[in-house]
Amino acid sequence: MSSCDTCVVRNRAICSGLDDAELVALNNIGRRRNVTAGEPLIWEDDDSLLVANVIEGVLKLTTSTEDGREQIVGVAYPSDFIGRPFGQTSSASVVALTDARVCVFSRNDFDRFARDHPELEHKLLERTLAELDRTRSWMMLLGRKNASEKIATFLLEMSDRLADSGCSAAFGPAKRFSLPFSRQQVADLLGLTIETVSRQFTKLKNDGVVELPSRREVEIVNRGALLALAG
Amino acid sequence: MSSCDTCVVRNRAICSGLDDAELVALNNIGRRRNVTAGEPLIWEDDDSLLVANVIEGVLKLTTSTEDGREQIVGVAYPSDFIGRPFGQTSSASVVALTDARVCVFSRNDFDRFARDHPELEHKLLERTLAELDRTRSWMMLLGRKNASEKIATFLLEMSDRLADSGCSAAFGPAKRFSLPFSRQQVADLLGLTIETVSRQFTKLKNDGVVELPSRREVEIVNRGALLALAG
DNA sequence: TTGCGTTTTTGATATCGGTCAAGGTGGGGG
DNA sequence: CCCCCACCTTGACCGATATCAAAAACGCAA
Repeated sequence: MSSCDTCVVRNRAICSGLDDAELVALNNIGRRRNVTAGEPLIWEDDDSLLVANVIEGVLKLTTSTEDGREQIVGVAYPSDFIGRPFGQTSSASVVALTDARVCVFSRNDFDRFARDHPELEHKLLERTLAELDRTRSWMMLLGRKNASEKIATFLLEMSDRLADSGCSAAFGPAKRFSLPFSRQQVADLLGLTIETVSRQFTKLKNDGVVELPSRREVEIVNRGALLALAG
Repeated sequence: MSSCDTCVVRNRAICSGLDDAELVALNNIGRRRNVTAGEPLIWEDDDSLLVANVIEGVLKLTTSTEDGREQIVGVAYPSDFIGRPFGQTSSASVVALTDARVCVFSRNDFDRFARDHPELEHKLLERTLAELDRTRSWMMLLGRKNASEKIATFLLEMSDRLADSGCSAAFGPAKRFSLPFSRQQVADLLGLTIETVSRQFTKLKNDGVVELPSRREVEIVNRGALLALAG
């Protein structure tokens, strides 16, 4: 096992509570793939390549209307599973936001492995339930929050999910971080236009709530104000 | 086994593909509860009452902001599971839209049962994944569709989910059906106000796309037009 | 460094849907 | 049978956000 694998396993074990031995076994039936920022993950590679495990990087799951409107319906971080096990087709397409490494499985391989490892399937269920919860609270945001509430909620979520090094949650929310999203992608995540996102960022900066050292960098100056705005 | 149980099992077996024997066994460790329309399902009944299986009726899952804005984040139909197995707390509250019968389980009972029946847990995973897919396509609606697209999508989804008798999907979409939602609830589902919902309904009626024989009744006159509007 | 293409910001204006307000409607209980 | 109350519809108006347009900032490569 390379040091890289060790890192992956450790990272996942810490972040997700998944069992080391099973993960190593799972790793062995998958194929590594590198994806560069902006590149889509093609599912129809061979017969049916349906499931993947994120090792490093951030990817977006999106759905689009025919006329080009896009909505980001999920974001996959290291240790997250993406795709749709057990035969059904997934409606979302997957694109890397940063350079990423993933471990991909054919539908058949993954299915068989999961059947043989109920404990893994149980973990997968727990994670899917957690993802469903996150998705539902995002529905609240999309349906009922206004632009400034959306931006504040987004920045708080980012500061919880991202940190300077690896496994953020253990060290509390990040005060300063680098967004994996362009302004347009933030808009697609929040159901806004790029112009509205830009104006809200500018307003938060002018109000002294955040600093924006560069386009992708954010520093939260007044977390209390953000929490109040997020509602 | 009473005729009622038979009905339940048959209904679920047809609709969801769940296995008869396991469902009967599961039924035996749960407690039946009747809920009248408008009544909430209280989770903290005894120690931790966290999971339920809908037998009959329709229920809504909602989240709310402190200032009273509400978003419906899910709708549970017969054979659906609601609640949050395996310890985590669910953020959504559950209220019956129609008179309903559910089968409730304590967290511990359900957890233990699921551990002993990997096949059931597998089914639960499949359903949770399907629910996640539905939820994600609803995010697209909330974030990127306008009022008339939302209403058209909603009516089509209702016609797919509801039919005059039991298990709709097998008989194709319903042309005429009875909404389990008030206008306000439709608004909470679509991220609109009640006034906007009302105006859009009126417009569809005036355009000859639907008939509205009464407040809760809908007849789809021109399904093609609805499909075009839904985008 | 300079130049160019892309992304972001800023400004002006339009519009969709929200808000406020005033009837209308229907169904259940007295 | 009628009344009342909750629910729904309609109208007038307003404001937040989208749209359209242009300038500015950034990043990369020559």
